[in-house]
Amino acid sequence: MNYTSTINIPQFQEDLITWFESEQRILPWRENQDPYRVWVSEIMLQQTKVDTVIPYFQNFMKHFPNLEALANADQQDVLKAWEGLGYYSRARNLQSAVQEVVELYDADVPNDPKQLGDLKGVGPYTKGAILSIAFDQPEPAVDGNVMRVLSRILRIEEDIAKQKTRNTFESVVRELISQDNPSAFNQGMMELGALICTPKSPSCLLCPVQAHCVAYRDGVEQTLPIKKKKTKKSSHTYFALVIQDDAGNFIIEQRPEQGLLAKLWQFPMVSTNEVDENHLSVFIQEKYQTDIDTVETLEPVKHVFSHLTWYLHVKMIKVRGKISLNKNMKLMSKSEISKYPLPVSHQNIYKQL
DNA sequence: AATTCGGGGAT
DNA sequence: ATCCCAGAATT
Repeated sequence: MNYTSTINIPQFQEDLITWFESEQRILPWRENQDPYRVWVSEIMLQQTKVDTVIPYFQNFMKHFPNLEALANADQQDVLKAWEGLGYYSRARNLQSAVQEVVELYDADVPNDPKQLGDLKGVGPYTKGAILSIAFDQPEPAVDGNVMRVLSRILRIEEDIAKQKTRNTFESVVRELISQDNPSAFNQGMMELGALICTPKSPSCLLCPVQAHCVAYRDGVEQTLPIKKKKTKKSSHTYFALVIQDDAGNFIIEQRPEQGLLAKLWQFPMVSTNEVDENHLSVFIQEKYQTDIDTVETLEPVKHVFSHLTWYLHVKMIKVRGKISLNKNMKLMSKSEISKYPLPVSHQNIYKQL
């Protein structure tokens, strides 16, 4: 199937790029072509809206203005700068990859597709985005916007939820992309998806490439892209334990190195599958080898992740005397806690103190 | 190929 | 409530 056989490619490129040059948003990572800034922005923008990223990007650049600064930073400080942005493996992989660039490539972000794609956290999209935006190479950068826009323009009715479908769009982009200005072409496709060719009720009357759009011609733009629905998410219920000793300090524990919210810190949690409300006091006495003074119920916290939901029953427990702590736990004051990266759900617990 | 990884804003 | 966002890594 040759999707691009009927489109006037030079005219399409000109219409798209002209629109992008005049209508693009002013964004901090568009100030220059610094590959490091482009890289950081692309990682932050994965599955994350522009408006959410802007303040994080500004703060991140203030703390880690270049490759060396990020390479030499404390990982906990990097996670703290990422706090609230989600998908925290992005931050750990980015720092790890930056350290690799400093060591292997003398602190120059490689412009070779193979070397770039081998870096941690740099997948097919991010590789193409860096190559085109920072290095002006005509490589495809296929994200959700591009698949939506092109599925409409070319009326491509494949399931964009399938990983393989991205290959279809990559080969289409290789045929369409401007050799003269691949950066504006790729960014223009994404900008168009964000501003005009939106998921619901696209602004076709304002679209600079409406004349090229098969879906608009056929009146089926609302039915595209095709995307299979995902499965329902599971729910998990925990007690979140705000344990305060007689000196006023709280127990905070670090989550494991892998998995959900890896290496972030939280108030101790115990699944309601392991202990019920009636035995909670005994459980705490045994686990922390301490005497309980008072138990108070705080406001429950519900937190929705992309693939599961947490229901947290928050208990404020005041204890007396010495506390037995595991290796991954610390006793710290309220102000000390704010220096550690916490998941948003536990920030909401913290706010209640 | 399917699942795991966060969080927020739009609808 | 549901969708989806400048996706990648893991299983």
